[in-house]
Amino acid sequence: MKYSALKGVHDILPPDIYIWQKAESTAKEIFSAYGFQEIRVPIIESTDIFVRSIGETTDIVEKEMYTFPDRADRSITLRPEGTAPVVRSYIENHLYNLPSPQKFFYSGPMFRYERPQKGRFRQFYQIGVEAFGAAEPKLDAEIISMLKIFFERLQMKELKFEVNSIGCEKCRPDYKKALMNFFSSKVTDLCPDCNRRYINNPLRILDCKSSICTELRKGSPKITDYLCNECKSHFEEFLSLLNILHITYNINPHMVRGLDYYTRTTFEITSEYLGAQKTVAAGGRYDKLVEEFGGPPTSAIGFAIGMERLVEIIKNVNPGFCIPAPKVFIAAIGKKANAEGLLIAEQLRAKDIQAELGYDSASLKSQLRRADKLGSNYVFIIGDDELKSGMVKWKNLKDGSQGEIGIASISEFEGLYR
RNA sequence: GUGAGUGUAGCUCAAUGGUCAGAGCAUUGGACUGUGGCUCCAAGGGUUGGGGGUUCGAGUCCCCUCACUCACCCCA
Repeated sequence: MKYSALKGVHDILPPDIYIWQKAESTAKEIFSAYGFQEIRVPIIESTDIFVRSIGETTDIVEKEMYTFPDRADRSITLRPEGTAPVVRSYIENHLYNLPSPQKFFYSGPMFRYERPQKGRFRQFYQIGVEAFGAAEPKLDAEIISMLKIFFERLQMKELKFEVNSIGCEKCRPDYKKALMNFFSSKVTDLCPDCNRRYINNPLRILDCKSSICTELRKGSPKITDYLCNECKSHFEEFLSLLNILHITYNINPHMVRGLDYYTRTTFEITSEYLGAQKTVAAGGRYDKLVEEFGGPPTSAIGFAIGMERLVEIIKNVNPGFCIPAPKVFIAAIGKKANAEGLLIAEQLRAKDIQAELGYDSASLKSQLRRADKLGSNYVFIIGDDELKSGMVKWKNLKDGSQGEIGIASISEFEGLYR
């Protein structure tokens, strides 16, 4: 094989592509019903946009970005996530002058230079939403509900909703201090990774998978006990609204987000159908980011759905999901009949009926075989006899019934409209 | 970046170091001249990932390399 796709990138082919299209159209429908409007932002941005928002010491920025100099030696980065470009756009286009809240959704490829594994790729697709200018927990709950309805519409099952609050710049330092205090006597027993985390980001010790650390963190202080009054009432209101909306969730005080900009509400939706990378959607509030980017103080919240992971789940819970089949297959024998068949197909297609033709003067047998494999509902058969009589034979491939219909009235054939 | 596993036909997989590397599925054709699915028959399809070594003999053993997969890390 001379050429192959680069590591961690992939082609999306039929039949999978139909799942993608369905997921994308469903997202557009449902998010629109919630007042989210589509926004399209560039795939390349100035590198510092991501460094500022995601955080200088995060793995994404330190070792996973596709960063390169352009011809004028500016540092350019292929977007590793969608929030930063949308925030940049929100500020640059003065969208904060429009009535609040402003709600957007986006979809498209993201790029991270990682070792690929199940559910993780170097080019991967996300559908995400961002809402600016509403601090109320009502919006947080609404967004979770929207996600739930989106997943239900795609007939997805057995998803776990996990929520947490990671506080704000007022209360999180206190919690961090308490946490470091708790672990200070045990640092040397923690796994090597957690020794590093203790210095860089002690919150990360909370979701370490090592059995040693799982044991050692028993009885560790919970973030939810350290929230300031404002964060606490925000979280409680959020939870009570989830209850009112009949959303089943799990409070996971160990859930931490990997990007620096999150505040208060965070959430993750996971599925057992995925591998180790089991998060299919995640997000949270980022009430300080717009201001840090040079915009006016603006609360915001958003999430992103991992498309490859979403599609993987759908394939597991619902194999054979919405694969379209031609309504009618036209089998023609002979040159004149083939021309007539082409005309008939064009008439039907003009009425948005999917019509497929046989090619390469294949035998009637092989044309029928192909019609069957494509899953066609009906076959029209045209040969010399039919041309002479002006009547075309039709056959229902699902039940085997047959009949005749005049060539002129084919587009009124009732089987095509069932 | 680290670790483990796997590379044989389009796909899923066989083949004790020993004949010409096989099977199922898929594809194409035939049985059935103009009627699909089921059945039967046949055909096409391979640099055994690549390179080197050991051996009378390597798909099989050794080394190097590449690719893929899974996991760690991290994240959607």
